[in-house]
Amino acid sequence: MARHREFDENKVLDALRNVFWEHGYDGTSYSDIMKATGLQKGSLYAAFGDKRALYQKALARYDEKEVSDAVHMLRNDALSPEIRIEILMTGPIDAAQTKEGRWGCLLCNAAIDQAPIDQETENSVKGSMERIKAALTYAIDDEVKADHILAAYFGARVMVKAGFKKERIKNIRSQILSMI
Amino acid sequence: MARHREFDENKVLDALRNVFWEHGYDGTSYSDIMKATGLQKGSLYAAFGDKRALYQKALARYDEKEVSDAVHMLRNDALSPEIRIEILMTGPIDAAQTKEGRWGCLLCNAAIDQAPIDQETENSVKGSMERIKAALTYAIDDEVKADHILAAYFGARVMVKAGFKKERIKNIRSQILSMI
DNA sequence: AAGATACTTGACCAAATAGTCAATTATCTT
DNA sequence: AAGATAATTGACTATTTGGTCAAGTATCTT
Repeated sequence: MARHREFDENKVLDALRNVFWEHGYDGTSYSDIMKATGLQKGSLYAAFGDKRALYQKALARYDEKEVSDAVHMLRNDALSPEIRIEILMTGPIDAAQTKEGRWGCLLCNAAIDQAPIDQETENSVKGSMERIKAALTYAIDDEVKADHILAAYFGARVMVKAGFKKERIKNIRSQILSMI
Repeated sequence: MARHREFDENKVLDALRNVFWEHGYDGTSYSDIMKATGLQKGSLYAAFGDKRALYQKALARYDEKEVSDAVHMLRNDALSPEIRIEILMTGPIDAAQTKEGRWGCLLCNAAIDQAPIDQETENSVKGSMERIKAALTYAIDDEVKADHILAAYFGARVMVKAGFKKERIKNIRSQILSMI
């Protein structure tokens, strides 16, 4: 019937997720988005909607990929619960050593910069966080500890963003492991 | 020799801290700052400098007041270490119940939105965080646990920003208290 | 081959942005 | 009282912002 889309939707969604992940909502301008995706404004609007809608797509993409990966790992009964928690808490340690690691956790970033002023963002962020919490509860069978590990994990990601070195982040993991 | 300043510097610094605390760096425009402080642009520039300098003043103000309050409490030997940690971890629980609580922790907010792209912000944030860490270490005499409590505290503040209710934040406190 | 249809492009817009500056106003020193 | 000095004001600017739209282009169906 008509012309095809020229872009690979998956690649564009990854680019969207990355650009908002790195720079936040207010820190990302439309020209940043155009450069990251290689698309013109008109195409972005036609395909996805306005800037808020693009941000939502980025959050959804993060949930589908990064959050789902973590959730599957935490629900993998082939590994002991201790190992699963160790893998989770090693993420921020690795992040402290790479450039992309300084992007932090998109859930934390969105919680801080948009959740308090945008209901949709709050829903997305809380939804993703609750998925991780549920997987943690599945792994260790303790809701109180699950919330606590979630907090320590997010706190570690914040400390990485603040520029703390990996030795300090390791302290967080080791205390968590000696607790469970 | 010349005309006096008409504004109360302390009040202006409090207003500055509050407006950046609530809206972040990119989320705060000059007109927001003018409204919050009651000053015109020219006066703000003459007295404090450009927007980045204003942000630094806000971070310094937060360190002088909020961070110092927490540090003094943690170093107060009239209270048992357990009570001091309990008081610290009750902060986020109270925050989950008020409008201002949704502002979160300015250290976390700045860590996420400016520290990765601005060296001065990173220095300020890390400096304040290290002051709390040192006070925690003083209180419980355990560096590993101190880093861990710091992370749990920041994580709790992030979860409050994400909109979690106080019952969930209480879980974080109770796990910390059963750990020390 | 020829419409019909949808994608793509880039020029365009109004509003908001951070920052500047000359003119005005108030207070101190002498 | 008068001049010197500094704070205050608000108009001004250049740039960037998110968002729109008409014109052009590619591909499908018939």
